[in-house]
Amino acid sequence: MAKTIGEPRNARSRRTCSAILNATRQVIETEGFETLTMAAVAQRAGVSRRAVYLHFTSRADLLSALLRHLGEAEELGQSLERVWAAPDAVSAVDEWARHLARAHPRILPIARAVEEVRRTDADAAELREAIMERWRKGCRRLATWLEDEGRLAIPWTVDAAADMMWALMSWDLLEGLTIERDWSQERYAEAMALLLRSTFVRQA
Amino acid sequence: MAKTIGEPRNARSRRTCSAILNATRQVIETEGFETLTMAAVAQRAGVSRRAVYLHFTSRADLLSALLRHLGEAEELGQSLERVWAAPDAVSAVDEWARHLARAHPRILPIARAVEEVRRTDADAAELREAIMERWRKGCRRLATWLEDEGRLAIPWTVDAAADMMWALMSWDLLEGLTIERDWSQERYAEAMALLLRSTFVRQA
DNA sequence: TAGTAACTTCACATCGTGTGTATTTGCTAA
DNA sequence: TTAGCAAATACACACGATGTGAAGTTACTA
Repeated sequence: MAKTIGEPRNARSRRTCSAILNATRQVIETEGFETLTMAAVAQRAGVSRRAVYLHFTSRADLLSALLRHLGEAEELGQSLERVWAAPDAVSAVDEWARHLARAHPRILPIARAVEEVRRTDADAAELREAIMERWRKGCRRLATWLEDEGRLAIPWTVDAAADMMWALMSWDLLEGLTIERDWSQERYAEAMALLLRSTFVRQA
Repeated sequence: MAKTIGEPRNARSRRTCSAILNATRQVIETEGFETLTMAAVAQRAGVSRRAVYLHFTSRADLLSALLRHLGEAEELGQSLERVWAAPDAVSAVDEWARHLARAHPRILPIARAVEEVRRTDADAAELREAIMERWRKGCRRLATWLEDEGRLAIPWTVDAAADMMWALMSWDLLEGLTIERDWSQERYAEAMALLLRSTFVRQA
């Protein structure tokens, strides 16, 4: 129940709106979300601070909008499709790891910012929950696929495996390896694929 | 380089100090760290807001002190000792999972709070880094042990396995399973043990 | 019981969020 | 081309949180 701000019908309005979104992303990616203030966003967007509030009701709203924006615009969906297009469950698991390595690093900083505001903002929490639900469904689908092909490792149940796979999508895990430990995307993808196979796939 | 506040030599001072630490913990655990204000802490501790600043230079300093306090006082070290007392590397891995399930849930909320302030506070960041370094060492010791007994799964190297084990200590992972997915400590311990064995232990 | 460290009270500076209001800019439709 | 109106600006303000300063009060301890 985001306090929606009516669709902008003006060309100027639309420009400003996306300028703000871009500015937000830039600020987060260059300076980190700890210094993300409405003033900083406004300045970067070349707009008054007050104008930001004409498009987004709050800081949390802005962040939510940005995350949603990325989820729609970016080629996130396409990255995921490769998973479901895999010939069998086991290669789908591999593709899943590659998908994570491909798609998640781009949204990591913004997702972190949303994680922070969700504790105090109901709308952000709702959005986050919706995303997590989708992810959980994806994991469940993967686990079910394995089960159907008789390749789900003992003693995992579909539910348990789905939960664990979902938890393994953790931002901490991704950040820890790719940023703190400086792993490349490829290395991360391979290690995750290996981990997932070893854990959830039963030898044929 | 924490701006240390001289050791309290007064009985009253010592009482106040630990009252503040307790209050902080209580506030975090009952209301969550998003509403953790200095005023709330002071009130809970039955002390003036100003007094808090006589013991801790800042909010971040207070949180760091609390985390350190828990690390020392709590039976965290003892929990870990069981790992190194294991008869062989493989059971050490099992013990490691149990250790995580035992020790980490208690410090989760405080650790979260520190994670948040470390982005803006150098001292908190330093403390956090020191802790992570210890953990990484622990993981490396575990991986080396496996290697020495010829039980490190291919194609893992000691370094890669250590990094991955360390990343798997992720707060997100713990929180996701035990809180969001409502897993019990036991279930978490078993699943982690299974995951670690499947991934890193080579069949004898 | 005197001296002093520790605590309280109250005031204040600073910064970030979010709102209110009057005014100006610039898109768009007649 | 211009009248009308949406969108943006400028400026002021309330609020809440952090952190500091300074004078007065309480309660350990020697």
